[in-house]
Amino acid sequence: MTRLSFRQKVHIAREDAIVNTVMRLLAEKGFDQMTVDEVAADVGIAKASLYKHFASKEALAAAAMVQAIGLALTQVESEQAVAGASAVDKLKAITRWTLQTQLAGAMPTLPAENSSLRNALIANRAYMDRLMTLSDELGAWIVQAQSDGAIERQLPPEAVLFTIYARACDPVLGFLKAGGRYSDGQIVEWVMATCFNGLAARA
Amino acid sequence: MTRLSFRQKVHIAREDAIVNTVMRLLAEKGFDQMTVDEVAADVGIAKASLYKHFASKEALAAAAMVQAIGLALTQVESEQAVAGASAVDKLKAITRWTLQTQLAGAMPTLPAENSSLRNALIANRAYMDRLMTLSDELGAWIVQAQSDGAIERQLPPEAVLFTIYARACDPVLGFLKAGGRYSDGQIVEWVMATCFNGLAARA
DNA sequence: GTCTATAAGAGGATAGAC
DNA sequence: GTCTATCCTCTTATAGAC
Repeated sequence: MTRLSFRQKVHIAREDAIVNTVMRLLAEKGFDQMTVDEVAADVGIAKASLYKHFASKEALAAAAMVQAIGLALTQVESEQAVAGASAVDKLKAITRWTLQTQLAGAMPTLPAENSSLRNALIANRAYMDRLMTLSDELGAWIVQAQSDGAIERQLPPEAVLFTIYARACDPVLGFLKAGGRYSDGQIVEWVMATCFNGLAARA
Repeated sequence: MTRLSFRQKVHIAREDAIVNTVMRLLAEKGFDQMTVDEVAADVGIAKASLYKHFASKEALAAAAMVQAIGLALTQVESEQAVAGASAVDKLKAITRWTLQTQLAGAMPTLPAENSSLRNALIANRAYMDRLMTLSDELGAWIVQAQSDGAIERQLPPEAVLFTIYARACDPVLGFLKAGGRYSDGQIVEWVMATCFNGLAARA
């Protein structure tokens, strides 16, 4: 760990502020509807200054997505540390965290097939590396949980992985919240139940 | 049924062609990334002519969404007609149809909270009317299936409804298809299984 | 690195002839 | 109703002074 000058610290702090703003705006409006002007205004600097930190709108969003995956990885680490938790317990915990984060408006939307972000992200080494790290960690839990008989063995592990990833952009949360009749906690538990137990009644 | 002049028939046929193109492009790229120029080029008429038929890009998309719900309603009717099908059978059938349609690239993406389409659609009487009709029909099936003990009774019917609606934009289909290793039919069955049976193994 | 000002271009919508 | 040509706004990105 090299020592940083005061100037460098300020620089990093500013970039963190930018990335956090972008993460929130991405969650709120999505990539297409988020404008660079808006980001600059929110951070409180001129747009041209933003472009000194990040080369393009895509780079801005990629940095936010890298940060988002970083948060997920931190969450994974903290669940690894829980003693006595089974693999499926950990999968449920990370899924619940994902739902809570999305409901709190802090989860930048995953890039769908058609997203303009998608190509930029696929070309981004840092993003892809972290995404693969995350997938490997979750993949190990999934295989373990299937071997435990806790997760359906018929499903290919990647189908399970994608299903959990998809919770990050599940519109059901927003639909239920829009009704205004249920607490966030209640909504999360219902979506957790449909995800792991399914819509059909268990015998 | 009033008789239509040849001219009127041509007019309607053209609007149908436009709506079908928009439905496909909406499914492919989403509202923001679909351009009016593109729609016009695809239909084979000038952009200005397009605006003689529809007042705005939003109106264009709304017409496509109305059409999409119309297709779903047609599907619902045809399932109503199946003798001996239980309520949950019908729910599964409409869900499977939704997944197949999305996988075939013919399902315009549902408007998320943040979509620019959302406000236009909420203000669109035809769309809201049809959406409510569809919701009523599916809602009746859901209540029946819960009373049959086939769908989990703990879940509020609207949570079940939204979960089924959300299959229209489930990214898991695209993720699995992108891998290229599975047939469409296989993918649909896995998503059906996770939707109705959940990720957890059934005892 | 920050700012103001502006270039460059995409895309929604319209004018006006036919 | 269809076309060509154009308008105009919004947005990304950069020039150039400090």
